[in-house]
Amino acid sequence: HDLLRRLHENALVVEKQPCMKSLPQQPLIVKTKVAFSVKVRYLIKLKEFYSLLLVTPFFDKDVNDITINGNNDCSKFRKFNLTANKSPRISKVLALDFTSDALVAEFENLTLTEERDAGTRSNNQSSLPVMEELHIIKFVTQLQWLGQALDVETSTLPLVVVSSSNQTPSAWASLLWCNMQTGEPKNRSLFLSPPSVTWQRLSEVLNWQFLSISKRGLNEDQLSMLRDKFVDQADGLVHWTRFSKEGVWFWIYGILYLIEKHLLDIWNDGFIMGFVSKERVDSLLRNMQTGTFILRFSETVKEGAITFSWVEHLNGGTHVHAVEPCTEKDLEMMSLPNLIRCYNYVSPENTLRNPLHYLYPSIPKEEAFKRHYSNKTRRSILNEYLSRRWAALSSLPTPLLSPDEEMDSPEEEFIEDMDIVLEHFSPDLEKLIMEELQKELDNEKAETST
Amino acid sequence: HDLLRRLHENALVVEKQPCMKSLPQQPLIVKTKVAFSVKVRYLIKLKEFYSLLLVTPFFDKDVNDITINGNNDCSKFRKFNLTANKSPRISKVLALDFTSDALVAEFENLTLTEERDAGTRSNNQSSLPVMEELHIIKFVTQLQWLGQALDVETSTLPLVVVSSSNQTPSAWASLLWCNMQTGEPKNRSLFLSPPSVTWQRLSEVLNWQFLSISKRGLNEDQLSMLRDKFVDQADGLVHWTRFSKEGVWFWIYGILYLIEKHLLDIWNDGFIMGFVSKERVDSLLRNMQTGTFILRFSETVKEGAITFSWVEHLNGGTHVHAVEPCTEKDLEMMSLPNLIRCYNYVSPENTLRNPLHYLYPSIPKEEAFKRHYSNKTRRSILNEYLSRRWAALSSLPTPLLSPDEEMDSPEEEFIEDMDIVLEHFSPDLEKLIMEELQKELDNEKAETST
DNA sequence: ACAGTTTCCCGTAAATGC
DNA sequence: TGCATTTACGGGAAACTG
Repeated sequence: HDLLRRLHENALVVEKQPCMKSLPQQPLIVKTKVAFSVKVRYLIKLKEFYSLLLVTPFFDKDVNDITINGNNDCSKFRKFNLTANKSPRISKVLALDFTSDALVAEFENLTLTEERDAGTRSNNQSSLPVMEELHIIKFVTQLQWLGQALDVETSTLPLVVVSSSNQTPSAWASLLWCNMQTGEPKNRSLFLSPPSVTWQRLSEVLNWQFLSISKRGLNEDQLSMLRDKFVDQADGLVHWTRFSKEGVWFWIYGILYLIEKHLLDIWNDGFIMGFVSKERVDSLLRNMQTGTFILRFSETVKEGAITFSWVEHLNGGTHVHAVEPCTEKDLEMMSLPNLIRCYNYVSPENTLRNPLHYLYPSIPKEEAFKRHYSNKTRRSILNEYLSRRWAALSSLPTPLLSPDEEMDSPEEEFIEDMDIVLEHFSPDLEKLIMEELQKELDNEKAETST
Repeated sequence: HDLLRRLHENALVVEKQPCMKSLPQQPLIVKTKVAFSVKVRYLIKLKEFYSLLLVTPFFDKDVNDITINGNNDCSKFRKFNLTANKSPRISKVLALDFTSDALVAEFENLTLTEERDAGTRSNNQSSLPVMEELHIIKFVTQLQWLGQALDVETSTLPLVVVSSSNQTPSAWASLLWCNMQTGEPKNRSLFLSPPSVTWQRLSEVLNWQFLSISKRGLNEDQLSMLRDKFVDQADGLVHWTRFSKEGVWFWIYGILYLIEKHLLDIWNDGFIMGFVSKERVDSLLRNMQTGTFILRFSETVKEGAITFSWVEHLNGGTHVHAVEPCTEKDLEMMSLPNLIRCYNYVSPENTLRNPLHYLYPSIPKEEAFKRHYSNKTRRSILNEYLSRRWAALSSLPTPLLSPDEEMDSPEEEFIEDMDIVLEHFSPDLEKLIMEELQKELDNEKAETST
């Protein structure tokens, strides 16, 4: 029937669930024992069917109905029971949604609980990690048409069932991968032999990820830096192993999370170059005026962190410094604009100097970040307490004193007086150290390039 | 029977439950839907009864059996079902515990769930807040003796059932109050007309609270400061309203929590004077050498916070400063010893000076706190990042510049350079401000004393 | 509308299973 | 034993309910 086809094609499924780490916007990740809801909507207006159609959800109905490449180990997947309000499966009558003028059934308070073999209590020896198991909820609509009883089936996109929010990044990786497949999207055993994807496809998806949490995607420079992290040199493709197993996705995920939770404004403003190599930052800054700085995501800190590099021209030499990356813990205590504002370099003479002046290429710091400075209400002079604030400080470490020597030195009293400077050194020493540091970095570069 | 009496008197009940905010050590607070366990132990050695005695727990059995002063609205209390491992009530056979050589029954995985009228779904209009409802678990032991069947009953101390951990401090207040009653401790409707207690009794209990979380109780000076907070001037007693409703207990609770979680070592060492008025701190410090400081709990911050005051003699004048209190959030990011170590005063010339030298009366700071300094592993000189640390800073605020003026002043560039100093002022101005401040404080004192 | 009380659920830590 | 996965539950916030 044409009507059937139209019904089928026009069915939409929207899921809603409180999200873990708040990232997935249209979650296809379902957590066991946590309520979620699904709305089925038939877009075509068939008012004559109003309150005559009964919809029933089934979880992983007809497990074996999709078999591709002869692979079907879905039977080894975990089994789940779908319940509504803790009672067994419940059907709903399609109702008319007045705002959209469509037939709608909304299932609320759905929960999944794993069904284990009570006797053996053995988990099915699934060949796949649970985050790579794909599941599907089907909605069967019973239709009486011209005296015939017909079932119309509609199903969700593949979804991943997790039991703890620490599984979310990995589950999300699976769903993205699934989403990048061009063919039939309902192959539940996709990850038994996960196909590779082109960089073109992946870059679109990554861009989409950033756009889904913010108003800004990734530009060409940023994408080209990411390309090197993902693409296999040999065949020019991105492999599932590289994407998920080797952690590159998790690095991106951590950054997405950091942006959404702590950096949204300045990311939207385009003030974070972010995905750019340290080497490129150094060369970009080298010719800029003293105090020019760039914000970039750390590549070494796995869980997502942001750092800033700045250039200084002094004593005839040019130095580019990069500060220890700021993790979520740091940003929780102080926003990045405020951190940049309060960051100071402690001189050997124990005086403070903020080395950050111009956001690359030459935006005055205040201009970029002023509106994000916290207007902490200044305590009145009549307040009984002297106000106190946190500041981020750096000073060059000296390798010449061990911690013990430092503590037990005869100048102990003096050190206490200025003990915020955990290390003390002479200006000449500073230069020496920087030169050594540069030599070491050059050596490392030489080694990695060979 | 003498045996029965002995059995009865020798029964002990020990409860165990994961604690909210980790305070109550021997929790008599039970949270609904969270597992707890109870161990019943008969101290007398009756090996002949081994595995012959069946113990059954009952929650709020015989609600109305204790009625004092004609008051018994326990029937309006919430009703709970006690289950073990989610199944209905389970009995246990008394077993022989080899280590203590006593008869023991341990009930594990017990949970309480509220029993609501399914039809009306109406909460019983209890006359008391739920944190003042006292409940009791009774253990009935079936005993066959000389052909007679006898029941021996043993019960827990009164306990409070909460549904969320934010109810813990209030519940704990009730239990302490209960504990201070001299008479029959099992009056479940105690709080229908809560008796007052003597300061003598309360001070013992407060002392015991500090001893239960640390190795140090409260000394005479500390107790006398607390006395003024609790005791009613009119009758010299402490009233339930003052203790719990007016928040004095919650202030203490927050401090207990702060000590247990963040200050245990230095509290045990006796380095926190803590409960001492700001005025007394000022007068104690006034005659000490510059840099002498005292640690004291904030009286204005409700949730528990610690501050330090120090004395400075300069320009012929004596100043005592107190820093903005450190809350749990501050202590989570840095321990108090480290915070004291990194605390610096920023001069108008933008140089740092740590004003804290001697813990009152004259213990060198290092001597008191050195062993608590965090030995953060120093980053190697070869590390690609410049290390960064947090520091706590203060500088005197100036009331002469509004934030906007400050931002838009022609010296903006200069201010940015030293923008860690949010305010700039002259040394003369500082003196002026301090004098004004002192005047204001004197006025306030004069007002409160009249 | 509101306050007292409970539920919801993330995120960490611990427990469990394989 | 180690790893993969689930459970437990504190704590903050939302939802409930008279």
